[in-house]
Amino acid sequence: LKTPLKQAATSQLVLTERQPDCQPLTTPPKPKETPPADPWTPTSNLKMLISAASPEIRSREQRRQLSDSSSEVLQAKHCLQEHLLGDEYEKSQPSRKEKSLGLLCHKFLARYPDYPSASQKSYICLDEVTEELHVERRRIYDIVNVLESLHMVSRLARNRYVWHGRHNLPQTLQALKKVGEENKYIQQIQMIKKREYEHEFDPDSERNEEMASSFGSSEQSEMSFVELPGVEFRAASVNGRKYKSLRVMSQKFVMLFLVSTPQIVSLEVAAKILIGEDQLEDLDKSKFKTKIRRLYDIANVLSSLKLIKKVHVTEERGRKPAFKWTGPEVLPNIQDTKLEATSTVCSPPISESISSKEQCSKTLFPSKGKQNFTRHSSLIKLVKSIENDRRKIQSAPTSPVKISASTYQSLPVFPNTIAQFPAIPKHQLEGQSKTAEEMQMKCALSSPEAVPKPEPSQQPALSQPLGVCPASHSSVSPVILPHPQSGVSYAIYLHPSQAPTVTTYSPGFMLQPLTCANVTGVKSNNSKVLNKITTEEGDNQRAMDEPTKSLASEERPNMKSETSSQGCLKRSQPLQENNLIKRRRNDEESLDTSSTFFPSGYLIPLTHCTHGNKADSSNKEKAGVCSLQHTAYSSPITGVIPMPASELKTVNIPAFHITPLNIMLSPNSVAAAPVLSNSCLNSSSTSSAPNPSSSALNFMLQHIGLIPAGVQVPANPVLQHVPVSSQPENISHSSGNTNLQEGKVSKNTLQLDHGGLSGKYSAIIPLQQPSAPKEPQEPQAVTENFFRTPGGPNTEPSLSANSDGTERISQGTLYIPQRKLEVSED
DNA sequence: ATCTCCCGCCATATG
DNA sequence: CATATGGCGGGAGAT
Repeated sequence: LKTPLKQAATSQLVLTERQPDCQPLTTPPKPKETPPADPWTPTSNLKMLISAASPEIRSREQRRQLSDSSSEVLQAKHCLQEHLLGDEYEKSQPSRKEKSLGLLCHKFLARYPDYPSASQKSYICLDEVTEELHVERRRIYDIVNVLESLHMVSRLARNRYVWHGRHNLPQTLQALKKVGEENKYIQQIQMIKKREYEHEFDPDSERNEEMASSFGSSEQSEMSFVELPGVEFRAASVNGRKYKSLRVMSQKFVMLFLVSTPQIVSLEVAAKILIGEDQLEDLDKSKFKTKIRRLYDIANVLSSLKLIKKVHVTEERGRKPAFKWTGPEVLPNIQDTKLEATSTVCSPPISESISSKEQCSKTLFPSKGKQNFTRHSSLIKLVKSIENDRRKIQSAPTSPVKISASTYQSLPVFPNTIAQFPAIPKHQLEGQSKTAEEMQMKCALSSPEAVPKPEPSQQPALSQPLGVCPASHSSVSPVILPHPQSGVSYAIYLHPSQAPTVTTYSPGFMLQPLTCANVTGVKSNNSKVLNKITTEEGDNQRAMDEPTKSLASEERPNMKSETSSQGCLKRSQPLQENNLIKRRRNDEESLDTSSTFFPSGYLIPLTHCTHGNKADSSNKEKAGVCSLQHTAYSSPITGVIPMPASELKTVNIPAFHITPLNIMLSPNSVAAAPVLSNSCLNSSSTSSAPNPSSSALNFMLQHIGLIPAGVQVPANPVLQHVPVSSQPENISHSSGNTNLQEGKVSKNTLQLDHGGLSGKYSAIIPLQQPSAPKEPQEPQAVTENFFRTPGGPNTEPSLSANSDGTERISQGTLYIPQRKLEVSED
């Protein structure tokens, strides 16, 4: 009972407290006083803590504190001891660390239960807190503000807040994620990275200018606050204006995590996005700095909440501070209609005449009317850039812009009022505080699961929250593939077991390296994959991240000479693609089973697939317009769809031959490809409610379509002919045989065997390691091999092709890029 | 030197 | 008007 507490108390509380006490009094802390007596001195706080929390909670809290802040605490402790023992000569200064916001936040949080029961409704009196914690008021505001942004507390009145604990977290995060998606943060991130890359690569090309201008700051610069039904901002006034950054900034910051694929966000990127990001580089030097400072503040409290943790991303340009999301995964918004009704996006009132409530939600995401739409600056800019790109490259019959626009309109609308709040679905409510204490338990165990989501054919045994795609263990994980030419990104949802394969093969990889290179999509793409493969949380672990340069020029004969020229690259692609596609088609038709590639993901034009435009997409699919519209690819199950792993595994997707050297397809060839007209298609599109089988089907279909798209066919990705004969329903759940997982990886060959639809396809992917482990990695940095399986040692792929040696394969071979970018923990 | 980020001035909002 | 809030950025400790 006391042991743990003591620990915590002694280590941090003691230190921190003592100092403040003395300082104000001008009495320099006396070494003698502090050291010995201290163990209990902090008792006051301790008592507070104890009284504040129920025994159960208390112990949990203690435990938790011990475990996660242990390092921190210990460190501090050590410092302290050091100080006390070592430099007696000097008043043991609390050392900056001991005053850190993070520590303070821990103390603050310790005072309240994570999941307060209805009965223990606790209020927070700032005066008390400041006094007890011995901090300046200002600091408390920092903490409270971000807690507020997560709806863990809400303000009642001056000096008064209510503590909600983490009950609202699931909803909040979900809402944030959604908003983040709508904000197109993914694209923005891509943009930034891309720009970044181009910058260093080609500092003064005009291209940069364009890029810069094309990138939209969008409404993000506008203030907006995402609210939850039960937690509206009290004091309309507060809601009213000024709540400028912190709160909002915090939300946006979180959004970035929820939205980005490897859930890692570097401060730099975050800052840029959070700033309007319109101004040119140098102008905001100062602004940028400030932003970073703020982000650190926010990050500190988020860290205390254990929602994120600090990591370092090592890129070619050095080590950058970043944070990784470690909080609960957010459920996919499969049923977000309901959720939508529960969250509100608020923007600062523009004109007094309009009620703030009305303003809420209207501003940020206009739902109706093109005029509104037009106002969406980010979109506009995005569109602009896309068009530009397009024009430059190749004109396409259909402008994705338009499509995205229209689609956009169909996006879920936010309610203008909170009136709908009562409409909160029961299951969602469950996780809420009001409902009760039983839930408390549940929540305590794992927030994500606290909010049960009716899953079609969910398997009871699933231990992981579905739909949540924790980098390390989800069944489906998104990967972003930038569409270099259009500026549109696509997401591929991969199954862990297949991830490596896909990544390797991913067209993005093949092409991107030269254009956006590792900086952009490729980066995240790979990282994602790595993410899963890698262990994490270890001491030497490392999250993974960006692949190094995907394919070095040396590795790719064809491109060799053009490595540095984008233009050339682009131009040359089509040709290669053309050839490829032809071959491919032939192969497909002949159903060559030997050396086929098993694509393992499906593409989703993120631009408009933010989420379920069910009707929209399905209709289009039905109409068979797929060939002309990106939208067609967004299936009902678009987004992160929780799908039992088995489903994915078993889906037998028509294989494509992989010809490493020419994975590129030309728009033309693609277009020429037979449009998918399978019966399957219809069936799948018809059902708006994704059921396992349809999901699988969709998955497959998208996958197919994905290839061309990912390949950067600028124009219209088309569904290709699908050599699938069986019905979706036939998908067998048989196996879960992902070779990777089962360690079936044979030597240098990766075999993918799928019993799906036809059960006759299998893919054998020869693995190869990058020719030379270039770039001496930082000692600390861990370079991981792509195919490194969780359990076993790295596979040492060899170039020698494989078994059935398809010429193609042997000729090219897939390269497994070494990661250049890693994430390391501190 | 760079990364972190504490401190507290001071403009605003609130009551 | 007195306070409560909370931008903001200097500048110093940590690495």
